[in-house]
Amino acid sequence: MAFNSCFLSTFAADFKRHTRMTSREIRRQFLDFFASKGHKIIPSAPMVAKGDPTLMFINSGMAPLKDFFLGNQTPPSKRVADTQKCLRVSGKHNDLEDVGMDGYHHTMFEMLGNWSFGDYFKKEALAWSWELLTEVYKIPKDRLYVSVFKGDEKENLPFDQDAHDIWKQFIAEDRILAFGKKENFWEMGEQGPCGPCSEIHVDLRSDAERARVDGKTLVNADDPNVIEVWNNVFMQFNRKADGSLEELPAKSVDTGMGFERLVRAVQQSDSNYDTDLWKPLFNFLEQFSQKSYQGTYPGVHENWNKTDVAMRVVADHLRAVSFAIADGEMPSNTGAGYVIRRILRRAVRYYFSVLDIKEPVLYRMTPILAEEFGDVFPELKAQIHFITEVILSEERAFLRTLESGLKRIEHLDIQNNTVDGEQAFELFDTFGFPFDLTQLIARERGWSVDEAGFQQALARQKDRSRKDAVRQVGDWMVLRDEADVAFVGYDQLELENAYVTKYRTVAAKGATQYQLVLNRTPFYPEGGGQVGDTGWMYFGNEPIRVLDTKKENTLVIHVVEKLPEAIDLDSVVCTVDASKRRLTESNHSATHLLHAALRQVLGAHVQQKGSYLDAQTLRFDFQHFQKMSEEELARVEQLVNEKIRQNVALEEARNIPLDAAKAAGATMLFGEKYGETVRMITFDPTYSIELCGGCHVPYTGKIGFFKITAETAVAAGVRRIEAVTGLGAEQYVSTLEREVGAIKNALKAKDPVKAVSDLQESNRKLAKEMEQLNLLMAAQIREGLRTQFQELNGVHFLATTVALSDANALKTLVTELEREKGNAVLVVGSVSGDKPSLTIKISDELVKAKGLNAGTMVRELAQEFLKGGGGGQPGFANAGGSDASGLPAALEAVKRYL
RNA sequence: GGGGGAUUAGCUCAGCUGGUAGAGCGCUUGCAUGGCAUGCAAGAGGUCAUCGGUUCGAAUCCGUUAUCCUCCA
Repeated sequence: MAFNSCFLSTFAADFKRHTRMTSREIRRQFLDFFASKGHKIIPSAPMVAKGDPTLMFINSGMAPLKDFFLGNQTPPSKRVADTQKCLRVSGKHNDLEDVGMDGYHHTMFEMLGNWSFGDYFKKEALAWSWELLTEVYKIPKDRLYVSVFKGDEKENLPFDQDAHDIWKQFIAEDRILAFGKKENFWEMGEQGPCGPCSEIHVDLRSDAERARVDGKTLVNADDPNVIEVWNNVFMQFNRKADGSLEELPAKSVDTGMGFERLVRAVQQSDSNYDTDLWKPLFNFLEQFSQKSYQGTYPGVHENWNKTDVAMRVVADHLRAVSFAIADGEMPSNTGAGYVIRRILRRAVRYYFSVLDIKEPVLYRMTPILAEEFGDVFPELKAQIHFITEVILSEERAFLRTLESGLKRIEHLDIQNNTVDGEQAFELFDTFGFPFDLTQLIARERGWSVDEAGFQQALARQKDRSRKDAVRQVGDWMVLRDEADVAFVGYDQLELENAYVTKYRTVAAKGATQYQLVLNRTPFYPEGGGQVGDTGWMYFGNEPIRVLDTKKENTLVIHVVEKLPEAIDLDSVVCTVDASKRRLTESNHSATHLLHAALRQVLGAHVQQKGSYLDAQTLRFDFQHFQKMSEEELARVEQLVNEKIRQNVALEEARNIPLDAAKAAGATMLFGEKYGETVRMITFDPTYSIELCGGCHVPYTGKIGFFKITAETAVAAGVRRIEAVTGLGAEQYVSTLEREVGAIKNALKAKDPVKAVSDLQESNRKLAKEMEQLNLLMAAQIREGLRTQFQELNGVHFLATTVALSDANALKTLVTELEREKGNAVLVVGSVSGDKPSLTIKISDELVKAKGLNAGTMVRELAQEFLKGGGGGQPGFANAGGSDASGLPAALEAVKRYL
């Protein structure tokens, strides 16, 4: 971090100014430019990765297009361009802790990209990128450098002469730099398509600084002002399992350009954050916090300002969180949702402690974002109320956590003015109180915090979790190299001549799982909320149980109990567990009817937020802001059952263009990635049209009967309905009936509700009377005892047994007698069942004056005479035992203490 | 998926190494003031989440289940 700062401030002044393009225009220009070169512009995929177990969030422009490169799917066009929402917070690209500290890290960012799938190659790609940067965006050519792959001897890969020669036509040869595998050779993973790449770097330093140090030496050298803007990857090889490379028959291009950086370069700004993308957010924060944004950075400016870091953190994280929620990822405590929660909380931490804002504020900023991105990413604007609501409730929850953490710090046991690591870790781990806040508060009070101890404890916890998550995924054993898997389960539940294309074993926590992929399968893989099918496969005479069916990208994976012996048989018979599937279908179709009914009864804001369907039950989560009333639930149930009785036929359109489905008015979901063609499920075109890949009943009558069993809240603005259908509903109702019948029977009442409340009432009365009687009895006993006191060594002494078994009554008895007499020692024995108890009361003044202790007395007596034990305070104690015959002796023995 | 923690009055929470349940707010009633803010007094309200164990005795110790919070993966 040794770069000098003073040049930053002068940079904008001496960069030759052009007309300033807004970020909106810059994005537009990119898409228009590639459209004019024959590219199909596709919408951004949701930021949350679905169906890809290796990836939580989309972290690059090409990630959602992986299947096109792998050949698993056909692209909609050979030339494609888009802007893709990306999130980098976990795994290899973990930028979270850097965000805010510098001018170029973001959690969520846009990546512009253009692709060729076996169409154009290096010549066009490089020429176009040069044209766009220099002619459309008018970035001065003398600020640009390009890099090419210099070759690698170990891999036997040559210098990328082609790229070098192409660049020579546009740029001086001394600005073409060569780098090795690390910078200029790109691979998707251990295996698969890969190839050399060529990057374009831009030098954004001031003229003075540029004159002083040659920009060429700063390329790929971590200078914050000499940065890569565009990477062109040329996929020309396939990396095989043994590590060797083979030339691909069809060569592809994959490019990626960070949008925020590009805007900075075009708008000639000091950093990504000093652009019109962020201004509105900073303006709001300045106004709200009454602090100003100066644009300083630690390590760059000597007097950098914490406020600046905080505002960048808040603005950046707000974007990430809002888009994630818009794409359907709710903050939660596991998985991807937890990542979102952590980002949001990091923002709260910063505004809470640095901007000194102690109330929710992120939720106030969502409309600014919605306005800014309304045209490119409509999902934000369309769900603005929902997103705002979710963020607000998260903020509130975390502020509450902070508050209770602050309280907890007050009760810390501080030794040597140090908060030990274990304490700090407990605050963090158990109570969610951030470590940096613990440090901050400690500093204010002149304590130090044992950071090493904290880190140790954290490392231990990570270790534990990781150990648990160890999974040994075996390589796919490929029997037949076929990419396509045909799912035939919509039409048939049995299949006779399938064969295994590949298989593998997965070991986790001692258990081994076997996974098979077939060329064709009737087994439905878990997806769209519907559980995976189970059933049997027969390899000749050998039956193999199918435990579950899952999906990984486009692969249908069958989880089986063991590997068959004749695994390469080509006449495998598949049989889906039909009764389970049929019940699941009923639940799935009922869910569609329910969805439509909810929209009719509650309004069009009802958006599906998730569902779960198996053979027993259905669960449907949806956007709605208040608890549903009894009447609303009844109407929804009624509507669904009406549709069932109408016995509506299923209309299934398997491969219709997305646009046609839209035109038909199909219900679409945000955060869902739709292909070019979709499957459309209709039950009455005026009632329910949904895009859906799941399995359905042919006629709604098959569902039989629909019954809602619960309506609850699952998150801010999200409600859940649980329901049963058909057989399940029948069982549910008959169970209820049996229960009510049993209650009626027991009460011998026609109206069990009234009978129960009467019963409760009379029970309360009886309890009251009982208490009164007990008191009365105690009063009488007290009366009798009053005269039995003895004088013993100057104290009022009473030792006796009474016929009270209630411990509470005994307590009041001795307390009141003591208060009347004063200067007294009372010992009362009683028997409850066959168990003795002993209660001792000693006046306070005697406790002090004579050092008497009821607790020790009672314990010793109980041990000696009652085969028991006891204890209490010096003035009042009681004991119990198991030998009632010792009671008189115990009472007699008390005297020895006086 | 793995760890840690919580669950006590309508609400927010105390409750020490086991000895039999408490505060503040709220609620009800009465009194004071012309009314309100308020003050005073009395009172109601608890299977200490659940089931089981240890113990003479469990809100307290141990285990089960449920729900919630939190950290890690």
